Amino acid sequence: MDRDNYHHGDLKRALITAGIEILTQSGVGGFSLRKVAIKAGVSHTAPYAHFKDKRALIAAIMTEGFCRLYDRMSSVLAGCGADAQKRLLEAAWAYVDFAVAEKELFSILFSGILDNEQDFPEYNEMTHQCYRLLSDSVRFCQAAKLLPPEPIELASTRLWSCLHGFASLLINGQISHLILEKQTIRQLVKNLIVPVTVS
Amino acid sequence: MDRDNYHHGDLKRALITAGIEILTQSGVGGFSLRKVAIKAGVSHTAPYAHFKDKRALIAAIMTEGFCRLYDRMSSVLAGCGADAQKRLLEAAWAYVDFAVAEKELFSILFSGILDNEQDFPEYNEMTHQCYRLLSDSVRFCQAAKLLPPEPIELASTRLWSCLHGFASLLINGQISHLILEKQTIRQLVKNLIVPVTVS
DNA sequence: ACCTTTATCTTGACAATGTCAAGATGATGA
DNA sequence: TCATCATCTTGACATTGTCAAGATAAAGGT
Repeated sequence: MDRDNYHHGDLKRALITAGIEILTQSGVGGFSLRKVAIKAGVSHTAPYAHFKDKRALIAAIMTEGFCRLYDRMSSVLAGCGADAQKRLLEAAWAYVDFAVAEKELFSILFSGILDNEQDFPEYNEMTHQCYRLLSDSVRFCQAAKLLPPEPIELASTRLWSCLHGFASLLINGQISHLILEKQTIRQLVKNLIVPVTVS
Repeated sequence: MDRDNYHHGDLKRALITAGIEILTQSGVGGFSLRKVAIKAGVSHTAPYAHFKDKRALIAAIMTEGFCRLYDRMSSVLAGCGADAQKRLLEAAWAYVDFAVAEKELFSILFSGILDNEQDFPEYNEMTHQCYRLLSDSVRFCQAAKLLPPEPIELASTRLWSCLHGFASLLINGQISHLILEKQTIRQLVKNLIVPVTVS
């Protein structure tokens, strides 16, 4: 206990960021509640004042992860103008780029560590916002007659599936036989999106 | 120790199947080396005679998982005749159907638990065989002029990404807003494949 | 100002787990 | 037959998630 104050100030947030740091450094395997607590400078049971259990902390970290993904995508979209095709491509690229840049964090988001995620409403809310960002881009393309007027959920699911699958395989090293420079990946994403969007 | 023989016979395989059983019953969270050992009827350190550590057992389980996926897909393909389009659709359907039917096992395969999977050559071999099954179907479609003669890796990666992403989102409950009956899913898969293959 | 309440944090404990070390068991082959 | 070696067991240890009990301090009413 080398802290000046007995109380921390904003331990909840400190635990989330400490957790993310540990994840990005040591990967999923090196993650433990106690290490997170130590990194945040508190005792090993301090987190229980803010999180019901380890699952709750992981849920918070995942929520933060989806939040960052959302921010990245929406900020890219904000600088995109009204070109529907471009908006779709840039959103897709932002998704994959985020997965590569924040590999460990992204891995967590879809690792299945957190089963029964419906227990955490904020988490659900955040994932739905991310989905809505993609589906809005699709809707926009449909409105611009760039996509046929099929049910929006169909086209959106198709897009998200492609994107997510590509990102997953990429960070899992399962398509490492392809050259993995940034420009190459961007080209792949374009190649991935086009047939989905102009079918 | 209620076993008749001191030696087990084929403990290695017994551990793999016991591990898979535990996974399908209790999920990833309920999985532990000791439980697997107990389920196989041996002491908690017996597995170390056959696997270097927990990671090695998980690698073996994942290899077995990919093996079953391969078997499922190739047996479906065997009863498909020479219709290239049908072969592609059925292979894709087999992939997704496997993911849903063996949810927990499939989850493991892409959960990222096993980092540095390149340490396990048999595992790598098996994943490549699965990939080859898909890419062969694509190649067959190209030969039948159902697909344009683009580089095979491009088209294959696109297909695999869609498939894998769809399956991942499905078992993660991230597209649960869509009705998830078998027929619905099959329709979704078809919808998913068509634009990828006839672009 | 004082006391009570409540949120926050610590110390200490326990069971479960992964892993190592040392020894027991029995199959294999010289 | 006996030595060797793979296989399996018992026992131990550090790490981990979690609970219980208590310490600390901030907030608020009197």
